Amino acid sequence: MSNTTLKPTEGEMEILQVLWEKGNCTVREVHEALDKKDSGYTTTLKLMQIMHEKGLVDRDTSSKTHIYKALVNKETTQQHLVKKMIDNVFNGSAARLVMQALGNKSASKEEIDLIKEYLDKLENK
Amino acid sequence: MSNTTLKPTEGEMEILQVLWEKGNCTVREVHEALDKKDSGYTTTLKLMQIMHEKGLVDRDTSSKTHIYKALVNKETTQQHLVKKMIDNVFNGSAARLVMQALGNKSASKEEIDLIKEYLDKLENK
DNA sequence: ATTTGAATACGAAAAAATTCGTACAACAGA
DNA sequence: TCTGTTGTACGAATTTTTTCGTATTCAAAT
Repeated sequence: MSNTTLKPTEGEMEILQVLWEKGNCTVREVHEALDKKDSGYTTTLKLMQIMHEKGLVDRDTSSKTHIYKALVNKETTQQHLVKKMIDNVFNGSAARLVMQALGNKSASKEEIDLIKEYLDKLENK
Repeated sequence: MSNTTLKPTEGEMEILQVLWEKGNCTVREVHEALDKKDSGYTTTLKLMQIMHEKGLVDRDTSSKTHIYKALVNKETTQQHLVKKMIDNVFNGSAARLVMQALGNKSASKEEIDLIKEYLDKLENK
């Protein structure tokens, strides 16, 4: 996979998230899901067309309203972005990123337990 | 703190990391630390000047060679970027970010233990 | 059949981020 | 002093990303 493909822009990421979440979508569905009052429909359209050129998404143009779907793998893309952030923001330390992420109120008790479980599994490998 | 201040660009982040790491630096020191063969000295200089305008860094101009230091807080900035990534890439789930970060070979056994410890502390609060 | 609404295509403007060329100032060493 | 080196200032070019205006097409409803 090409390098640019793995580094979607911020706008592209927002769209990818919708596509990963919902599966197949029309441009309008994506645009609505983003509910950006600040930018227009054609902006989303254009972005998705560019994403198609880049190979980030596939589309079915057999009917008038085109149906888009993500072509890039969610986990791979996330992995790549996380790795980049670890390097770029946390000086290479995954642990520091993790702690920063958890020091956040956004992590609930359930989430924390989930992570502990995951760590155990990871360690017993 | 202004919003733009909390969202340094990628290039700015690289510089901030050096400043956080080393404390006070000249432009040349930063430039060298980045060891980007691809971009010139004046590029780094310009970036740092812009960062100064934005209030990301402070500088001592009393001698010919200016000394820069980070003005924004490391933890706060990291926090902000992580939060953004959780939203933008992981649909709001900190846990998923964490797992993605750890599913990486970049996390060593030591790091994992460190995190477990941290989680325990977090939970017992 | 005509109109209307919703969709795509596409060029181009605007905005944001990066890069560099060049001018000029300060200082150190011959 | 003159000369070379190292630094800053700063405008401008480039590149990347985002945004939008407008033309055109298609299909459904009147």
